[in-house]
Amino acid sequence: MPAKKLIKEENLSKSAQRRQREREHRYQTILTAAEKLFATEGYHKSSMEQIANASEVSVGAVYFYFKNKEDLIIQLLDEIGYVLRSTLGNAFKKHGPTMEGFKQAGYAFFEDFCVNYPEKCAIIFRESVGNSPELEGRRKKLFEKCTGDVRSALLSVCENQGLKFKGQYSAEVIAVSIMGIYERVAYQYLFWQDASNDIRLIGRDAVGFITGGVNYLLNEISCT
Amino acid sequence: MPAKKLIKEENLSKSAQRRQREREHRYQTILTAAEKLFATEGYHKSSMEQIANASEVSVGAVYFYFKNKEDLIIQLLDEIGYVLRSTLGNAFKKHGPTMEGFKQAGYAFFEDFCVNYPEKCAIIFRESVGNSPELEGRRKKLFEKCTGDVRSALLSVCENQGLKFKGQYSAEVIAVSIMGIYERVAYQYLFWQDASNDIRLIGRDAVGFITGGVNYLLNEISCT
Amino acid sequence: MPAKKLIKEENLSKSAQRRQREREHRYQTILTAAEKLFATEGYHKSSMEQIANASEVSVGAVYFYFKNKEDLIIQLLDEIGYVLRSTLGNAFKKHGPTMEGFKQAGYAFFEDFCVNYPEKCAIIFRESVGNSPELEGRRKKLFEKCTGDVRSALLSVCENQGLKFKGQYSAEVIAVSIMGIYERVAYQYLFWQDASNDIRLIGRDAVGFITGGVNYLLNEISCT
Amino acid sequence: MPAKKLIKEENLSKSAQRRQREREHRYQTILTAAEKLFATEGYHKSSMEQIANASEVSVGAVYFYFKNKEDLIIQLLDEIGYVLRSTLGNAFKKHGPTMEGFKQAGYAFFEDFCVNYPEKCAIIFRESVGNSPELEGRRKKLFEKCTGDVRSALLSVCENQGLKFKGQYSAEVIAVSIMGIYERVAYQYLFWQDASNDIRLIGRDAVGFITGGVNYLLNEISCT
DNA sequence: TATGAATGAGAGTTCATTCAT
DNA sequence: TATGAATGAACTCTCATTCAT
Repeated sequence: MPAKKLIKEENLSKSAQRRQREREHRYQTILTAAEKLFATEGYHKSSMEQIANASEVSVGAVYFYFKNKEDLIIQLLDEIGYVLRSTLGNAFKKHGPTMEGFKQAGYAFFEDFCVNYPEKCAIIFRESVGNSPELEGRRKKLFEKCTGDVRSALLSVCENQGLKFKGQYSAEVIAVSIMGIYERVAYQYLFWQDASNDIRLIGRDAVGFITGGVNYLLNEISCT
Repeated sequence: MPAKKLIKEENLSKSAQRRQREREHRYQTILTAAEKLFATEGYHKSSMEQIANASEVSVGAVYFYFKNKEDLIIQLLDEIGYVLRSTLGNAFKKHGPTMEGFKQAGYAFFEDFCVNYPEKCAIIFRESVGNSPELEGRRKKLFEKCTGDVRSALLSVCENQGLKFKGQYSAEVIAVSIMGIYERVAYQYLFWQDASNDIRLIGRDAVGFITGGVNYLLNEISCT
Repeated sequence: MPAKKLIKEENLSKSAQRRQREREHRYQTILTAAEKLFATEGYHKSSMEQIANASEVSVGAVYFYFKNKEDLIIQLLDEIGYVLRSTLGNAFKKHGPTMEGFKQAGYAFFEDFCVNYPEKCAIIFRESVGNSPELEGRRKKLFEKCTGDVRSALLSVCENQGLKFKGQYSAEVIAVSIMGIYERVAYQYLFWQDASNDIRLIGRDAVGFITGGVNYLLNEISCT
Repeated sequence: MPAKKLIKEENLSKSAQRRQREREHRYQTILTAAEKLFATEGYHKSSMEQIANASEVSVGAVYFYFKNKEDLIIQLLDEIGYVLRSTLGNAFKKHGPTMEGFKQAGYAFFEDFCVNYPEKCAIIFRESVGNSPELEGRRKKLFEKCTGDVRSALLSVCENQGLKFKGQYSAEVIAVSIMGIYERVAYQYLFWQDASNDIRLIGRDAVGFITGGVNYLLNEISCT
């Protein structure tokens, strides 16, 4: 959201409404241009001037909409987090709290998120790593939300099946591990090899691995 | 290794031998100082002057031993890669190509590498991410070597047990997945939470998860 | 006064009269907000946007009433000059062209102007110093008027008492010196020490010093 | 003094001695160039690039010797303070703690300091006014030292003559007043009128005024 | 070999001013 | 009249790299 807070449309005059729409639009334009640049050129290699040029606005306009360069990537991260969690969450919900739903969420990550938003992948898994403390804090929060989602899903599946995790920390560690698999497999086959075509099979294997691991850690070893 | 190649000690005069030793020593001093700085302050926030100060040499001396700043982190990465692969490889070899060896390698990662070299973890998993193309290429190579190690280990264990992976890409994808688990679990519990004390249990859980996943992907489902 | 010149009220329609009043009011609102901001934050640290916000108008509106930022402080200086000269002039006139009137003007400076308008003091003695040539020119004119006032007062007191200054440049130099005393004593005890409470005694001492100096430079040394 | 502290010459090698001398020299070159630029163009109008060009060094070099732009004017202020206090102090000491010494110090201000260092006057009385809090703090300290000097001189003269000030705060207020006279008379006749030629007479008048005021405030009114 | 002063391109950021609405 | 988004020049500051000594 732009620096200036948005106001409910109904409380505004026609012209103010138009301005507000334009503002939101331009905000998105800049954000999208930045996403592309960060993903292709790298966060540090992209200057604010380049971002301005790519968005076809002046440098000053970028600063009108975003506090500073860091703010740009933070907003990007927030948006990406939203898309990622929605994608996985929706896939999971479609099948209820079942192992199948869990798998489908995994497939959605590879076949939907990675394929449709490779640039968002680049931001979240590469460009936002190891920068400022503020940004790192945001990344941490985002990953913790995702881990939390995975953990909840896991536990609801278990409960649904009347199963329990072995050990104490398990559920969380497993969730973190699963995020790790998603992250690195995406990194490897999206950025390092160009295996976009094989991503379906790769995803199946990775998800199979995850499923196996999960089952192993449940009291009963019933691999569906 | 310094720009000037090293020569076998026996072919050198006494004083030349001493100089050579001093050179190697200074090289290491700088590298260690850089490692610490990069890990604590961040790669981008650490200036060459800071590195020089921390190593108690001049800026010029740093440039005598290393081509440029990028070279520093590349050398660091090489060294870290060596330590990491040795640690895991040795743990694995001790037990022959067995599932037990595989587990021990996993434990070694968490209980040896992560615990003894948190700074190396920071470099390899955080500070070297998403910088220059050259560095990214090195990172790719290093991860591919590790993945290759894991894959080989996996296959040798299989062969030894007369088992086979399901599917086609499996072995490699599984290896990448395992590296992903190592990476993210380390990142989460080393940098984001300070769970150094619980790292043993955490590692056990993660390795358990890995083992389970591996077994699942083998024809026979025998979880040891 | 606003860019658009004011027209005599009687020649205007009712609604035009209202608009004109509003205009004058808004003009003053902005000027007052700017005075406060300049005095507390500093001229250079206060942005036009801040001034607009503080006056509860838009940036554009500020530019409607004032040519530019410099114009703001110039108008302020004019207004301050008017208040300052009135304050001193009135105090002096009350007592006729006598040494007593002269003293009273001095007391008025410390006990009236400084105490009631510390922000005006900040503008005239601090914030308007050493900026643009145009502003410096205005400052010069203002100080020359004040100096002129003091000089006239001095001379009228002399004439009234049948006295004459020693030397040639005297009257003007003395006037400048007196202004210097006013300025620096105000600066010291208003901005650097917070001696608002003691300002009366401080003013008495300063005026005593002035009176003594003046008497010394008159042919007869009669300290009243 | 440069950022890097200076070391006693005797503890350095020949070449290090030379480097140190060069460093001090360049430091002064930059400072002098900045003084001139600030005095003629104004502090805010002088960019670091201009200063670098005027000193015939690179921008980076300026930052090697000075922390930032503010540091430049602060160092300048310190130096100016030293020169000013020496000039006045020496003149006073030559004549012992007498009224004559006091006068001579005044003459020295106008005929020595103002005439020989008009640029230092511009910095101390114009360009350093109303900038950052840090700078303002330095200015305050400098003026307090000067005021303290004047006050001490005043008191020693009194003591010497067996006289006493009337009132309570007097000595300090008088000292501040005297500084105000110096400041504004210099400002008026140096920057606003070009009365360099008449400065001698002007100074005499101003000092006469001061002397008169001082005498008035002493118990006995004996104007020497 | 070693030093550290010097370079200068390049970055992020600010803000007085303009102008379409 | 009034708005406030947009402009873009200008500024301060950083820092990897070089090179005379």
